[in-house]
Amino acid sequence: MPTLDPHPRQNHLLAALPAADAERIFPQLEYVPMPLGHVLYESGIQMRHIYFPTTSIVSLLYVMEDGASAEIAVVGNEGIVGVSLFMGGETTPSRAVVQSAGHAYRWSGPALKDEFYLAGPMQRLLLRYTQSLMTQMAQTAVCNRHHTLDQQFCRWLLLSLDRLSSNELVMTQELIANMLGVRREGVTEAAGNVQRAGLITYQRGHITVIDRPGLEARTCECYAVVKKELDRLLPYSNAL
Amino acid sequence: MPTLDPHPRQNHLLAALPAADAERIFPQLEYVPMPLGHVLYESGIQMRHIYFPTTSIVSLLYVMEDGASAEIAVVGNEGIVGVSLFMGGETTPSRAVVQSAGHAYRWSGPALKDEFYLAGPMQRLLLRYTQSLMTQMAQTAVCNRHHTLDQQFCRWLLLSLDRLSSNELVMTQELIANMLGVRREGVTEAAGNVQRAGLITYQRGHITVIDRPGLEARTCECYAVVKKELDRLLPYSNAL
DNA sequence: GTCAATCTGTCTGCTGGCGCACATACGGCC
DNA sequence: GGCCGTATGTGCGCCAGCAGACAGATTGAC
Repeated sequence: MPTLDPHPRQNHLLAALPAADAERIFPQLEYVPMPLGHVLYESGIQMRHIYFPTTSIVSLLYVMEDGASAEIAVVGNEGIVGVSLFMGGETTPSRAVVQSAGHAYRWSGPALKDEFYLAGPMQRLLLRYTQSLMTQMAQTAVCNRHHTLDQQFCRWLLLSLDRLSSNELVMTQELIANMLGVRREGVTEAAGNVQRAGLITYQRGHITVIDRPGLEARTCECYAVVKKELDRLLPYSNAL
Repeated sequence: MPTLDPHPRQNHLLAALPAADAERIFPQLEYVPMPLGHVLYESGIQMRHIYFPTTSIVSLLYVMEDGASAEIAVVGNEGIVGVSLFMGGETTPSRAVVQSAGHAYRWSGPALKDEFYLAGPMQRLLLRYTQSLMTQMAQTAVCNRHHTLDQQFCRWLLLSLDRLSSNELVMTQELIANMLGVRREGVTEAAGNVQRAGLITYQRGHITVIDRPGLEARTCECYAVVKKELDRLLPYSNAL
């Protein structure tokens, strides 16, 4: 973690707020732990809060009738969980699960909506982030259609890595398989390939990235598209 | 077509506007033809207008570096093309192509934004539609991951059908393959299967649906999820 | 009516990922 | 230090969809 003291500005959207807005909004936020596996909201169930992750990562998953699942998007300190609160739907047909433990700031739905209708900088940030989230979803669809498991594994790794401030990730192959919507054995093979190529080391749920550029070269264009679009929509300069 | 005279209310979002708002907005709209194959906007290029299809269908496609493509979502008279104009990004990394010829109303970007910031019924409709579009994208990702070409073909057919007021679709297998991001031969086989099952007849670019419930039974859950979510977010009662 | 372009059907490998069944290896706990 | 649960590696047959080549069929233009 870059800072030990928790602060809302560890989330990039909150960090981008002008001082006047921050002064109004920050006191309304509640700092909460995000334990691994915690379900923030369930398909079709109304959510009460919107979450601004700081050190945690959250996966948006769709779980099918037969129990199989697929990740739709991943959210970390660059974004928010719960866009449907201000988009007007209140619920979505997906599930949000903490994929990497940490913390987040949460904001109650009604307070968020009041702020949203002020049509100030916060609204602008929320909508822009939502657009970047759409790009991520779209690219996930494309990637699922056209790219190999090896490429998708690298893309997933990079997306997760970008949302942490470390080059290590705690995650079993079983869980990665759930996210990607593939078999655990498939992940074993992909991870083995990438490890043999010297890009990562994998040890019982601990992935350490050795050669990040190597990973970027090995993945498909989807990673770059998503990252570039996020940077374009929400340039992050004023980090804490 | 249910009505011969073109009218903005043939688009479901415009139809849902209260009279006062309609009076203000409708005069700003321009009725335009949407010829087959017309590109409304290209990846990364700023769009000038937002489109409200009435009798046309538009596909949102992502085109990869190697030229392969995949459909991300499909938009007809239930929605709009160009959400990034009010979401703030101005562009998206995808392409919008007319998949079924017809007409649409278009609205200039600046005028749209003025209306958006009034935070009235139009804003509410636009945001809710955007959320339903996100659901469609997410479900496309899931479907691409888990379901067979047969199922996806049926899903695609039903989604397109819902956006027309006819049980016939003009579309070659080659084009469908582009949309789904699969080989043309794959579509031939899927279409053959569905035809042999007596659900459609296919003749040189003309698909006629015979047994709609049969199609619904043959497709995956993805179709129902998308449709249900659209109905929930934007119940369409006051049709023209 | 003829011809050419376009659209559709089919065949032959081939490969990536699935499903299932095991064989390990690590690592914390008593 | 041994044990057990959890995590990982690997083998096999199988199948959906790919790649490419080609044969028929329909349509529209002349």
